[in-house]
Amino acid sequence: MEMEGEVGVVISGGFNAGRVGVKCGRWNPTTEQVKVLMDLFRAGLRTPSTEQIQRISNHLSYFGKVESKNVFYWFQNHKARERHHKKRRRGSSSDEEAETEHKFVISPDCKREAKLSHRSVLSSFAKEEEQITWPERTGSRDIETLELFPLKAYDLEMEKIRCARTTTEIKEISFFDPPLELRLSFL
Amino acid sequence: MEMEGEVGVVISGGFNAGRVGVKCGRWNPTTEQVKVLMDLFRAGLRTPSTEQIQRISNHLSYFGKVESKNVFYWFQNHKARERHHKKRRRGSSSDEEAETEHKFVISPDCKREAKLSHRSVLSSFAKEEEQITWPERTGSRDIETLELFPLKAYDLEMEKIRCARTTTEIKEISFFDPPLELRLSFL
DNA sequence: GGAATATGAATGAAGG
DNA sequence: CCTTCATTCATATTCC
Repeated sequence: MEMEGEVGVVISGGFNAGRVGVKCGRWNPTTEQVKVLMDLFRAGLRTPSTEQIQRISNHLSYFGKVESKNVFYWFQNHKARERHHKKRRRGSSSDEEAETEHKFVISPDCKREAKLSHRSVLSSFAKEEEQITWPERTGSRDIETLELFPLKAYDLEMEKIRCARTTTEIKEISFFDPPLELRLSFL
Repeated sequence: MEMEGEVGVVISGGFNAGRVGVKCGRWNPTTEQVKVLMDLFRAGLRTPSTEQIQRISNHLSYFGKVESKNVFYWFQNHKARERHHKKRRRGSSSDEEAETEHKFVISPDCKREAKLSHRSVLSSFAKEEEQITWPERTGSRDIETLELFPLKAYDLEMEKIRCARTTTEIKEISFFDPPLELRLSFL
């Protein structure tokens, strides 16, 4: 059951299904590989560095085919899903999966949960031509009224864009009506 | 185990047909949009300026809903991930670590000679083949000298970063009218 | 076997 | 620019 390997080139029909591109059989970790990864995760490793990924991948390759990206994705997914599952728990904030974080000094992952949704950079990017509702993840703790003025030149530049598009949309943007044909001379 | 090979999700037919992301949570580029963006990228465009972003966005809007920030992010991500093509090929045969340690190969207590501040995490893996499906090579028209005229503050900011690593590759193609015809014969 | 679930893979979006 | 988070898709596995 652990001899997975390439199951063949299965090009699914999802040509446009967003993030297509899975053309090969995906990596299926063996039990030993999963065990190692689990141990590392339980040890507190969340976002391994490049060298760590290399080492882990190297080590896991002993048990079967594996690439660095697999290790990377594994940690990303595992962390994200562990967190997502935690939301189902009730109170008890003391709940911590990696309580053995100090067992192995792998990497001092500073847990900075300061998720300040400062969209100051791209706040002016919106408003193309219709009401764009920002996909708010939180919806409550995000206060957009905090940024009262652009602080960086970047923002100033973006402001210009917004101004130009909202006021006079008759710039020399497009001379030709956009036909089906693609003429990349609009640059 | 008996994979059908075809998941039945045949969504061929125009724009984001079959697109399940109706939630509109985030932008999901259509095939045509991706094609345009990819062609531009392949043509050498790496960091479009604000005007470029505007025009590209405006052009892409014909194929579907798109905002300027989407174009901006797309180039950022694509460029960054294209760069992560570092070969993670690693000879695991001559690895003493893979044989001596089966538990933790990270660094239990003494193996840390160089501590990277866990900044580079995603720079070790790479896709097997990034060449997705773009059949039109158009003769590898890699026009690196496609960079735009860095006149804006945003470009200047980017220029500062770019200047630190590469030589000043500033060049102005035209200041009067943006000719920059990318004859991408993919029509 | 098909639905439900688990999980690898991809990428948009954002922070710094 | 680099790093990380979030969301989604696709597929392997499990359950019924």
